[in-house]
Amino acid sequence: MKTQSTSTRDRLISNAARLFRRTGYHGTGLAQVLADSKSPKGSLYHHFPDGKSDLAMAAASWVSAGMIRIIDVSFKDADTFADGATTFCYKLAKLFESGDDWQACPISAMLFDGPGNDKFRDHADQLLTSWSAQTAEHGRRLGMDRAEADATSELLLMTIQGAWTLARARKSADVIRRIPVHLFG
Amino acid sequence: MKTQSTSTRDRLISNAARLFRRTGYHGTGLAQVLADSKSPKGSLYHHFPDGKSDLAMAAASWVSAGMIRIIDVSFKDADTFADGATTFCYKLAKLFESGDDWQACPISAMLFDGPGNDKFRDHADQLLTSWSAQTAEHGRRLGMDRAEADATSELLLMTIQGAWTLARARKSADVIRRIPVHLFG
DNA sequence: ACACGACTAGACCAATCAGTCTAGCCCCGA
DNA sequence: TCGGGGCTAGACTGATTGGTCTAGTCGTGT
Repeated sequence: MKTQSTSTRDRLISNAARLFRRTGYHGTGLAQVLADSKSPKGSLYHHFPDGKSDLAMAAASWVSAGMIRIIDVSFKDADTFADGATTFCYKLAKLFESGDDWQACPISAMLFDGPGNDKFRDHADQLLTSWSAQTAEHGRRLGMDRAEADATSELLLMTIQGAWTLARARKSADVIRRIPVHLFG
Repeated sequence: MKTQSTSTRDRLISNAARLFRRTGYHGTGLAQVLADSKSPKGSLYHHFPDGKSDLAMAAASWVSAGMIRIIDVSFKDADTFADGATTFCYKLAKLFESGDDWQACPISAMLFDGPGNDKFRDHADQLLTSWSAQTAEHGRRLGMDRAEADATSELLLMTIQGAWTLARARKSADVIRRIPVHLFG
């Protein structure tokens, strides 16, 4: 009971994620998501009863899961935290360049919703925190104490976040690759 | 010939900047800008013939000028770069908390336009670069060589950029205040 | 063979979007 | 006092928005 249904659902999520990264939440129309996914409107509202916001939440979660995977892969074979962080940044730079357009950070795009919408904000907060927590876990595994792991992970992730924005403005991922040099000398 | 006209123009710019920060470029309707500015549509298209995009460019420049001013004030009486950077971060944290809503970084909000729109992206790039250049100048004045000043300024500003995003997700400016501790120990 | 739920399909809607246009106000120089 | 340009004022338009609704298809369990 799933080959067709999950396929449509997944197509909606991945296309929505891609479009939200490119033009933001408000800048992306459902018509475009539908067209790219080759799905009718009825399917969208079947899989995501709350419509656009529902879809955006799912897209953010989907992107976040991919990011967690990248973190794990980057740190898995690293001997030091700095090594893992360097691999992580290089993978992100590659990811940044992979699209034919210069995308925004997947999560920050979602933060641009109305101020009253705490549902979005809370979700984004939770996802960003999970990235930091996952990175910190690798830090502890590589010999840091909890406080140092938390602080370093937070610094790394916020720097990446900012570098991604700069990279978008400059149309160049160089600034992302330079992060490890900046932070770990 | 300006008391009225510049007043209307300024009201449009400042209100547009505030709304773009809150809900982004696409998420802000001209109707709301007009209502908050208590100006009719005709005035907007008189002062900004190209409409919304024109207004956004002006709003970004206006915000950027304010940011340059904050940088100068923060570093003016500082004995070391770290001192100036600390003051800068504390001022920004205060600014972040000053609104009744949690705003986005002024410039990054503008990056969310269509991928083909290089006019926006180039302008944002130029403004962000001017912040970095201004900060680097203070660094050199405080004894850094050019390379160190450039690198440190870039790191500081990209960290602030990312911290601002995190702060928005968390509804707390603490992470902005923690930057100097992270970077300068 | 039948029915039922999951899903697809797209017509349709009110609201809102950015942008255009004409009318008129108001001030200032002649 | 008249004329004209800078500016205000808002009605209006066509396109697009997110969302609703009904009809119908398809697969499956009975």
